[in-house]
Amino acid sequence: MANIREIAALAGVSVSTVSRVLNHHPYVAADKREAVLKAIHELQYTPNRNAVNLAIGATRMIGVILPFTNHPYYSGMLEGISAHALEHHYDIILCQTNYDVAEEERALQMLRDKLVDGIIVCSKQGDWALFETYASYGPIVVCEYTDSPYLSSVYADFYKSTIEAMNTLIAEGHRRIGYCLGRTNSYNSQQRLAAYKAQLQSIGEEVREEYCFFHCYHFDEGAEVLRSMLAFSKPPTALLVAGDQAACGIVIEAGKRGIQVPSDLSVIGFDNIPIAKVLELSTFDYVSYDIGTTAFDTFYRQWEAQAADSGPVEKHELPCQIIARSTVGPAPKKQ
Amino acid sequence: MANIREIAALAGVSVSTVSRVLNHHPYVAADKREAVLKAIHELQYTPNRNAVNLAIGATRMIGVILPFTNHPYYSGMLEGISAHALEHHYDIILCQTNYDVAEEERALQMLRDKLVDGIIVCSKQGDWALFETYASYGPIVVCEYTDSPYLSSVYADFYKSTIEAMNTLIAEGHRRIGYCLGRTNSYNSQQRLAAYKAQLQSIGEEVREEYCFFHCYHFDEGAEVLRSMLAFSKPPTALLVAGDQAACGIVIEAGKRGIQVPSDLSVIGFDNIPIAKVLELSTFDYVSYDIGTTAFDTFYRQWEAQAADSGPVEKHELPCQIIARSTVGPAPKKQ
DNA sequence: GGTTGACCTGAAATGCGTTTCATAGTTTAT
DNA sequence: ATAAACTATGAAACGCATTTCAGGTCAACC
Repeated sequence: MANIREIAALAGVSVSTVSRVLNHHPYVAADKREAVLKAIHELQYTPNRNAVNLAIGATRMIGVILPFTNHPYYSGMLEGISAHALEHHYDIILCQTNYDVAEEERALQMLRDKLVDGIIVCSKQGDWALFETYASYGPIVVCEYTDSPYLSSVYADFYKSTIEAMNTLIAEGHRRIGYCLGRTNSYNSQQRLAAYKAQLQSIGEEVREEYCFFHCYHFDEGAEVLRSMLAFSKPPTALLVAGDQAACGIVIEAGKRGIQVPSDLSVIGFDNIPIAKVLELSTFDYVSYDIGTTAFDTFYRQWEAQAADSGPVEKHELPCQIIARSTVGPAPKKQ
Repeated sequence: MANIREIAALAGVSVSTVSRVLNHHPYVAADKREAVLKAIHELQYTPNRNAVNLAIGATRMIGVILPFTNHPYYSGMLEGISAHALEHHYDIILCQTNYDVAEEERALQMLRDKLVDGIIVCSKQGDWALFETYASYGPIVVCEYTDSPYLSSVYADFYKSTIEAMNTLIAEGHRRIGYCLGRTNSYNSQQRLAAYKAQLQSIGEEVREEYCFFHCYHFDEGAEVLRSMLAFSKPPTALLVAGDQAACGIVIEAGKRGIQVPSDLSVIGFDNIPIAKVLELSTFDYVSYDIGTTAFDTFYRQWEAQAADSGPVEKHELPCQIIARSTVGPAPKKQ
């Protein structure tokens, strides 16, 4: 592989001139430019990206931290990030963590070690303090709410949307409402749970432990929830489900077990994944794609603005609309 | 940010000694090692990865070329690659192409430009020649069959599995069999189509254009296929579907339209995605995850073996087993 | 006693492109 | 006519870590 010095020698100019041609600087005479281009073509030269990165102190790469990709919530976000990264000629380094904090830290170190210009955190397990520690090395954008003054944040208001979902069900006369969530300890889950409890309280219903299901991510986990409900003497008449995959699992399993949706059981999902439409699932249009694009744009502004120091942190709340389809109906009369 | 020279100065040693400590070389006196470690700790030093990459001529990064991530086939593959990459301390650069050949080439250039040590191609649009051009710069592993002597290949025999699927349907008495595919021009699709036609011929059935549906990737595209079949005077009694997402869309839509599966219509999918289990879809266990892990391992062996030159290309055929569930049944009696 | 080999260390070269600075020839403005 | 402002170019420094090479010490073995 040829390097810039060989090009300079072949073209009969200095390396500075070659570099100028490469970077479209003005002040290069037409004939020398021609000579350089000819030499580049002859030797099939392309700059070594590592040398460029080292010299300019930037890589046009961004690290994306997420637990896994085989879930529409994250792959949607990734699509969004990817789309806007492409536009700005950025590449993505994927840091799949499986919610392992050590992996999260390893990803953050890439920022410190100059391997990436910034970090987007789709979901995390570690404390905010961990992420704040690395914020001085470059922009970090988190796809979750945080009031940290060091971290940018792009999020939807899950408290608000959960209230809305609950009110929708309550308006249909439901009182025995269950909730299916993913993790117990995330900020998002806690917000949702708080809203759930608040609205139950507002109609004078107590919170029943057995109506709250956790670790519901996938289709079969949703199906499992429905099966376990069969044993209840007083099963919920409505379920709020934090992810469409689990919600679809519930709806499909209900169909198999002869439970009519929505006349026996109402279901509201979250995410609006493609299959939700096919199954006519009522859900929330949490466009994870938009979260992704906004997160990238936020990073990019911060990066560009960091002329002297670091650009200002941004906070963006994205809307999250309910999509009424066919899985919500009035509560059954006799209970 | 401190650099290695500052560490050397603070510890009172040469940069070589610091480098030795950093890289766990033997032959460093205990007291000097201590001094270096102390200096590193004091100045919070970590090596600049770009400088390391430039010096050693490798990056421990691998480029993954795929059209999009929000499809279980690809996100599964990505999970597999990711898992084994993690084990070997490799990071992944995601090159999402949307089947744009220009983007594919941009990704390949990262190999030439020393940004990645190798490339895994999950699916591509460009000619093999394009990829072969870049093979001299490092290992390229393709998740698709190719006899190119320059490219490693990890694949399942789709011809064989399509034959098996056809025979399963034929054994149940089906004669009007339709096929839903993704792209028309990929090698995989062509193999499948060839097997489909061969088996139709073997039972003396002609190939009907209107029984072949293309661009079936997603749930709603599957639903659309079913809806369009409603207009047929003689609809197929069985469908082979190249992806589970489309197959699930078909099954769900059939349920809505009062078409019984499998008594009115048999369906065989492909991929064995999670929802296939919930819907009891008969399918093929094309474990894209395993393709991913095998692809990474293949890359890694080639990379390790390239001591002098480039390691030998490998070809791996992975098994692909049929999973009988509940969407295949005997052909309807009266037609 | 002398040779061999293991252990330890640093100067300098290397990987490669960017950028600053100094120099010099040309215009343009005054 | 002369200062000011461009245009053009190369040498050298810089970003930073790795690696080779040469030199030196010390113990062990013949």
